[in-house]
Amino acid sequence: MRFDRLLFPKGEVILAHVLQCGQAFRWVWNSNKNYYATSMLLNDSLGYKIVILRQKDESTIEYSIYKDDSDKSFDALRTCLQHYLRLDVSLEKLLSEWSAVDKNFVNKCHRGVRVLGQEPWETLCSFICSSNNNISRITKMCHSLCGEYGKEIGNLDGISYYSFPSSNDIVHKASEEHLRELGFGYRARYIIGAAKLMHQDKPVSMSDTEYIKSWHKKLSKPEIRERFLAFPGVGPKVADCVCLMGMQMDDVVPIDVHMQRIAERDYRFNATANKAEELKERYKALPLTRKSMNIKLELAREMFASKWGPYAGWAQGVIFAQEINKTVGATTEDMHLVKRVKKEEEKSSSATLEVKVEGIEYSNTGRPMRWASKKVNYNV
DNA sequence: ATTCAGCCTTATGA
DNA sequence: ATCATAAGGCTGA
Repeated sequence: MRFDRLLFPKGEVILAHVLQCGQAFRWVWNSNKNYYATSMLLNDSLGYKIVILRQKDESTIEYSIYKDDSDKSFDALRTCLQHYLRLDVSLEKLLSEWSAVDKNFVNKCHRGVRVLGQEPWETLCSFICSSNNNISRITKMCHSLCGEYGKEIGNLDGISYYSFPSSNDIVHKASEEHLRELGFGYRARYIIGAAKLMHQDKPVSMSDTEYIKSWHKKLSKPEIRERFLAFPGVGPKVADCVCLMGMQMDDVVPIDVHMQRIAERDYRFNATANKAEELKERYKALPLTRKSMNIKLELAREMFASKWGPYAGWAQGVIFAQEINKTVGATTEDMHLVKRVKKEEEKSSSATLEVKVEGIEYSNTGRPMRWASKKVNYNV
């Protein structure tokens, strides 16, 4: 089996961080053979292939294609991965820039956390599934979508991989009832509605991805956001996730409950009436497609964007990973340990401690399983 | 214009 | 055992 290498400066990419931080939901971790795999669209002529990634060291990733060693496919995959992992962007450089204006980046930032460049249609569907939901279940739902309505690409180590279904696939094969049976809950209606809207708007000659990406030629960035907001099940947070991870709009900062908390707690953010009025005026110039908006969240979003600059969305990824890695990815016993140690720390009042926490493997059944332990910093 | 209950389902903790 | 709550929100009243 052929493996080629991607080289980058130390710490630019850490697969365990990038692929498991809640932006991509279809990577399958094989703990026995130590690789990540997923189905990936290489290009129009080659179509979907099973792609295998493994971290060799801090500056090397090895990639492979299941049952395909051809130069043509490897060239295409290399191009794909360079875009998918956004290797044109230097994280180290960004970290030093953020450190200069924001002390929260000094000394305690997560390394190797990058924003991915994903397929917009897949990103849209994935994040419609993410509302009021957890990563384990979102993963399961994304795999269900592919398994039920996608095309089988192959079977590697006992796991079948499928293409991500197009809006056309979903419109013709899926139903709200079926999706509900698969465990989508109220999001079933959103997925069907989004696929229908997409199918009806899109020229038949274009793929979903081609069509969505073509918006860049005609629409401004705020207009693109509004365009996503027109889909059912898509509010500001979901739209921003798609803009950031599916459209390379690197300055967009999605605001969820965690970022809201961080804004108030770590950045002393509070919305002023002045800024609220100014923002509302600006939104009036847009063809608004949303029913309502929470102006406080919108202002926090802009505060972060102006503080962190053109790659503010990437900064959010780092800050977010630091925040949730305190709890997410940990098993019950580990969290008991964390709580116990935290109590001890409160008594002795020292600054930081390090706790070993188990990571989580997401199989294609969506069931979280344990994998090799990793160390995380736990800030008290 | 803004706020807020309700929504599907699963896992965890009391 | 059973129940409440939260999980990277959106919708409609």
